[in-house]
Amino acid sequence: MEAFHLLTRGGTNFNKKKFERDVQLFNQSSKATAKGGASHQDHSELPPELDFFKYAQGGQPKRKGESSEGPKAKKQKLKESQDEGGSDNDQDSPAMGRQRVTAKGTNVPEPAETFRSLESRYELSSLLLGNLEKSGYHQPTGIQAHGIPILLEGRDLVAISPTGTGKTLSYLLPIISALSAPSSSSKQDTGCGVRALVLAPTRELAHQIHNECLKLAQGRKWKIMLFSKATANNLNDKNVRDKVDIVISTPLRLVAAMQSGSVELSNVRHLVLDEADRMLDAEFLSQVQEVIAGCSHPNVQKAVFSATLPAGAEQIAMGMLDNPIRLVVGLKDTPLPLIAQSLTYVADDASKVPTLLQYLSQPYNPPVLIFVSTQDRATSLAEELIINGTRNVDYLHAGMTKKERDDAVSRMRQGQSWVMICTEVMARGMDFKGVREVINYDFPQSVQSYVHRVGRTGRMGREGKAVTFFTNEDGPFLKTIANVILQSGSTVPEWILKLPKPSKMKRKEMGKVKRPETVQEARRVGRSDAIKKRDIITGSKRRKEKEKKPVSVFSNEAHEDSEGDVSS
DNA sequence: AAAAAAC
Repeated sequence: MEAFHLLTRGGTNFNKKKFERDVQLFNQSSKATAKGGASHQDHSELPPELDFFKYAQGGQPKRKGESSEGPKAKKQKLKESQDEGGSDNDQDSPAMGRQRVTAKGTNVPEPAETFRSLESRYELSSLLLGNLEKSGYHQPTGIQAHGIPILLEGRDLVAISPTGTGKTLSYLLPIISALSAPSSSSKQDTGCGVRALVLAPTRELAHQIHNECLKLAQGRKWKIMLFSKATANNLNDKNVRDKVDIVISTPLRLVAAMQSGSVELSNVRHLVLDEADRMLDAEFLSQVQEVIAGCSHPNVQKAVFSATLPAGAEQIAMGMLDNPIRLVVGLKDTPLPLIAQSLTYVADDASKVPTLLQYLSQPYNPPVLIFVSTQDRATSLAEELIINGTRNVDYLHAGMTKKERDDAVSRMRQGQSWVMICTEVMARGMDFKGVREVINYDFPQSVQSYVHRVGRTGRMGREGKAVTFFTNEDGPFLKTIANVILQSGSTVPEWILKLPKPSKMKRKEMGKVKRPETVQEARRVGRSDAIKKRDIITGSKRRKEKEKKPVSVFSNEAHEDSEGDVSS
């Protein structure tokens, strides 16, 4: 209840002591099935997924009992790892290697079987190889094996690889290698401004990339800068400005810096757009174009990375690149098969809370990431859960202060949050190794959103689980998402696949149906009987739904071609 | 199709 008061005041400073106590409980774990509801299946120790440090050291995640450390030592280590980005890595999973890789373009370099093979081929420094080793990278993933040689040869690249397959390293390693290459022409220009630039759509992601970059560049004296309000001032100092080698930033931040004249991009040789489709959509495009225009050096290597790349975005990307190679790992716009996905029918918005509470009252693997559609709904759902006795509830959206956001992320990284409610901010790129369950409390608004959200789990070859709630109002995109789920190897109720593809008119119409601003409002508005009548579609129940549910909303539309069209 | 995010 204490936490609730804090929440209603708009603060996110959860009672740390309470959390610590809970974390201890958690460590003992056999007692962790407290009345609040959270429990997990490993009854011997901290769930391996939460033991971030073990991954950093390259241990096998699946095997328990392997850890030689007691909970105390672990806790200490977790503390030390606070604020360290999602930089722990574990690449030993055999599941990583099996994805099909296709490359299109001229003179495509041979993939690298091992990191070490790059040493002779591209004069990769032993220092960098050592840093790789230290960071727990042992065997390149598909995107790394194919992408790194391409970038090391200075080629432009469009890289499409599923969530959690190691895209970040794929572009950071070549940048770091190029910056340290003795023969590099950019060497003599050292001190004349930024040489490499990485753009990402959210601060949290930029922060995470920065951490990763710092780890790989250990032992170098480069200045690697994460742009933010705080660092903007430093840039006024010419000495600082000219010494920056690598910049990681969100677009608007960088554009602001450019306009104030506090950053010089004319020496940039490497430009990367992470989450490229997001960076190239309407809201970011002009900013990104401005940045690209600012990189005035005649020889800028450009690369774009994402798990999803709709045709429109790809076309824009291709227009920016010079004789690029296009790499696709696995299936485009599709979640990893390792993620077990399901759909849950919840009638209307008012029925979501009870459904979620029931879900959380059963054993699950914390932390679970819950996506909602608006900031208000994030805070009000957090309140609802806390009122109802759910423990270690946390939330994160972009309406919070930077500090609040940073704190929430670090609580997440430390395993203090069991239930993290968030908006779309967290959907892309964030690498929380411990997340094994994602719940789409509010239906995702695009295939891309769906793919990225559920991609917060199942990272680096580990298994994951994703549940998506849908209401009568979510009809228009239900079938599309169902097809995505099907394509990635999970099953969906048959009746959903038989739904007609809604026409544009219908979609427009449906779009006008307004979702209550907050979950409280939803409950007030909702029929009281709807709350009791919660139907969860699982297994055999699905069949029943098949006859009943679709009629009301989904079926009275002219049947168009109902072919499964997965890409938007 | 629309909210979120970017400052």
